[in-house]
Order: sequence, then C-alpha cells, then structure tokens
Amino acid sequence: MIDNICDCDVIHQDVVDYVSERMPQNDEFYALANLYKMFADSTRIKILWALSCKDMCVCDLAALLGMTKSAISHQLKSLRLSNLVRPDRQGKIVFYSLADDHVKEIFIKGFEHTHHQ
Amino acid sequence: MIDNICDCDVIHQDVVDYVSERMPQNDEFYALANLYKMFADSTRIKILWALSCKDMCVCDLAALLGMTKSAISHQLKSLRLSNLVRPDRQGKIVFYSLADDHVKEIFIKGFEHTHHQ
DNA sequence: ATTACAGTTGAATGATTGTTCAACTGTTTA
DNA sequence: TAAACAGTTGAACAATCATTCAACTGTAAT
Repeated sequence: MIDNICDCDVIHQDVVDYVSERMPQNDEFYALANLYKMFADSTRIKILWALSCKDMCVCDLAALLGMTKSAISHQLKSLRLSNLVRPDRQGKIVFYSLADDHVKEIFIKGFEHTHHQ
Repeated sequence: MIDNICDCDVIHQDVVDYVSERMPQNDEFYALANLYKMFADSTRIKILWALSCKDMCVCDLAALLGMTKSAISHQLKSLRLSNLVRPDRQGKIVFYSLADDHVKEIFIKGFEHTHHQ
C-alpha cells in the first residue's frame, strides 16, 4: 500500500497497485532526471553537439557560442561531473571530447522527436 | 565569422569554422532543451514512466506518487503543453496517456545510459 | 624570474521553476 | 437545484541554476 499523503482517495486501486509494483527505485528516477538536466539547457546542448562534431578547447567553444570562457568552463564542469565529457590537457590548452557515443545517441533521439511533429 | 563577444582569441579557426557551418539553428537547440527540461524533473519522469505502464487519472497518479492532485495537475499541464501526454475526459475523471511511443523510447535510452556505467 | 595566456573557481545576482494554498470549473448524483 | 468530488488555475514562496565578475592556477615563452 501507498502512504496517503495525497489529498484524494484512490479511484483505481488495481491500476495503482499494478504500476506501483513495477516502479523502479526512487534513486533511479533521480539519476535519470539528473542526466536529462544536463541536456535541459541550450548552452550545454550546443557544447555537446559541437563536441560530437569535433573535439574542442574552451576558447574555441567560447568563440563558437559567443560566450565567456568562464561561462563555458562552468558548464563543462557540470558535464564533466556527469561523465558526459572528458578533458585532455595538452600544454596550456584543454581539449574536451564526448565521454562516449551513448551521449550522442541520446540527443539524436531528441532531435528526431522535435522534428517529427 | 563569429561575433567576438567572448573574452579570448580563437585558437583553432579551422575547427570553429567547421563546426559553425554545421551548427543547427538556435531555435532547434532551444526546442531540444525544452523537450529535455520535461524529463529533467523526477516527478515528471515518474509520471511519464507510470503512463508508459498504464493510462492513469490524476487522483491515481497523486496516490501513486504520494503527492497532491494540484502538484500532479501542474506537472501534467507542462507535459500536455509539450505534447508528451494527452488527456481523455470520461465524465468527472480525466485519463492521461503518453502522446506517442517516441516519448517512451527517449527515457529508455536514458535508463540505458544511467545503467551502463 | 617574469610575463602572457588558457582555464578554473567561488561568491553574487537575477531568472527560472516545483510545490503549496485557496479559490475556482465541470460533471455526476441525490 | 444542491451537494460532492475530479481536476484546474494563479499567486506566493523557496529552492535551484546560468551567467557575471574578479581572483586565482598552471603551463609556455621571453
């Protein structure tokens, strides 16, 4: 049974039970939401898209998107912490690349959706 | 060429040009970000997941997630405006369902990613 | 060693957003 | 027609977050 914090009676107990039994853990939903949060900002998607095209350094990304190095760097940090991009220092310059192909697939699925309606 | 609002010189002009030529329109990135925003909250993903399991009414979703009808209804409105769910009024009760299978595919791709590392 | 520059960082700020609350619709039933 | 209830709505509040700013690291070059 489910805690009745809600402000109504269950209408279809069978449906609620059926879905409730199959629900993934709370943590899984939080993890998934956090993953999608990374794609939920246009600056971050642009960065991911650009990196899916070519590996790039912070300065080039800043120039490409018309933003400051700082702003880009902050977003790259979020993406790094979410394991979506990987840094590769070569002297003074840090090149960033997508962490894996899964990342690319995810936003391709998204583009498909936005185009298909 | 790109407006130099950024605080640095372009280091790899060829790379920036290459990526710049292939960049989708700004609107496309905004649309994509807005799509992912819908998946970027655990309550909304739970709702989408539940609906991918069975069509449900607002009360049942509220009971399932231990939240108020109001909170659920607000989120369903966002999902409706993004064309991710569809309402179907039957008397006093409004049943919600996923708008299409694409929606399901998107968060399945996400689950794959969070599980695969 | 000192200068130059790519990149990072933390605090501050303004904007966005999820939930609550209370008032409201719309449909059904008595 | 009046009561009951599923659902919606807008304003308010707190929390989250993207960007700016200024100060900082680390590497390369003179």
